[in-house]
Amino acid sequence: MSHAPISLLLADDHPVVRAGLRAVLETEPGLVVVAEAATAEDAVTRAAEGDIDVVLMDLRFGKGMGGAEATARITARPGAPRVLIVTTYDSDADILPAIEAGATGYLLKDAPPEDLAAAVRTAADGRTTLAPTVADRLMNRLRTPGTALTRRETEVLALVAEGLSNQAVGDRLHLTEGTVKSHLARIYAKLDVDSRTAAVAAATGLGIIRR
Amino acid sequence: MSHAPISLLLADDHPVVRAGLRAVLETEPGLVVVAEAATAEDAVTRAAEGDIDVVLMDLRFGKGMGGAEATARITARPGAPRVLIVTTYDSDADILPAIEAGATGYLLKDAPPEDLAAAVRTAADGRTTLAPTVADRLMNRLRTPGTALTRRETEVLALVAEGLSNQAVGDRLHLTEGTVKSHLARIYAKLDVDSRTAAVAAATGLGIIRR
DNA sequence: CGGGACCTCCATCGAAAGATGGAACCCGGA
DNA sequence: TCCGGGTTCCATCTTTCGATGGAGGTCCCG
Repeated sequence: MSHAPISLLLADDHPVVRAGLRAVLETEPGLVVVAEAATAEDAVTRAAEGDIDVVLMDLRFGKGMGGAEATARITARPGAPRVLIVTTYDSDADILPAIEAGATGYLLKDAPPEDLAAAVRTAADGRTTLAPTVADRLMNRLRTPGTALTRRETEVLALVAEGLSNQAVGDRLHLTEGTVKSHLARIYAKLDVDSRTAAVAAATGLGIIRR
Repeated sequence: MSHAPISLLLADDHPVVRAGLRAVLETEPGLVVVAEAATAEDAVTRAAEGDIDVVLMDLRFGKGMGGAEATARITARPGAPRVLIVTTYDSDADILPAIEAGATGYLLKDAPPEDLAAAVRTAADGRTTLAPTVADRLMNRLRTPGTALTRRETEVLALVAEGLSNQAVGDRLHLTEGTVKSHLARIYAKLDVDSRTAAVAAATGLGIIRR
């Protein structure tokens, strides 16, 4: 089954993490790191050049595009490589966009090296590996559909958490203030709270939005 | 000047990061990684056994003791090694306790390898290296002492962050709603914001309140 | 083809929250 | 002793929120 080695692209803005991934993965037979990218933009460019089987993608980069958007751009092309998310963040706000963008797997950086290598092989095969924490979150989301916030609601709440007024949120998302209020009313109902600050506190506790 | 190599202990709960630090530092002449620790407790124990010149310490570990406390325990002993913080977090709430605990330097994980090696040598020498972001924060804190919230103000803001209304905060602290408003008005002025959610966001970012 | 989510927008009304400009008290230090 | 910072309280006025109860639209799926 295993003939040609699996070619990897490491996309992470931390040199130390790239070196660590390289060190961990290159000791594995059949895995070869052929490129690194320090920005999401570079990752998209390099992935488009071909020759990559699996991209290990961080979600947050210091500047510019995020990992989720980069993932979407990479997977949009025909014959695109698989994208395996490797990050430290496990809130809904991070996980859902990444999965929607077409990520093949989602691992946390505290994963042991064996799991990492196994996940890379699974990803190269087109199958999914999820970190236990991530899997838990997704299961909870399926079990309690009433509580789950929709994509738009999460987006609104994230901006509210940054201290924006309804009007300001509307401007940012190109909505009327009334629409923002509608979303918030539904959010309050789902989270069983009755004010924006309470909603932010509840959502933070549930990991729906990131700290 | 440089005779014996500098012995290093890597304390980080991420295997990938430990591997990355090792890879980056061992290519440097005169630096030798002699031990690793995956928990803060282990780091304290290993540091006490001697033979370590510099500990590279992460601040947050999945479980148990944090990096700041571990730093305090390590530096408390006579003839203790230097502790260089290497982490991804740069909020006041992370920085200040670490420095108070006796850390010799504070770097962020996105630092280039050269800076890292240079900081290790500086630390071994007993001198301080601070990441630019960290230095900025400390300078700002010294320049604007008016920004500091009083004990009462912090208390009020913490309850607001939990989602309580002004009236509810007043009840909790045995104050009238008017008094709570007074405190909040002063808090807004100090943080340069104009709403409760913005104040919570700002204070969270500055590490004034926890979560 | 229908539901059924989801997203968008509307209007009105009462309730909080925020702005403003005070005032009084206590306490510790110059 | 007086001063300043912190804490508590007050009243008024404006703005923003939140509650309520719709309504029309898209899109996907059975």
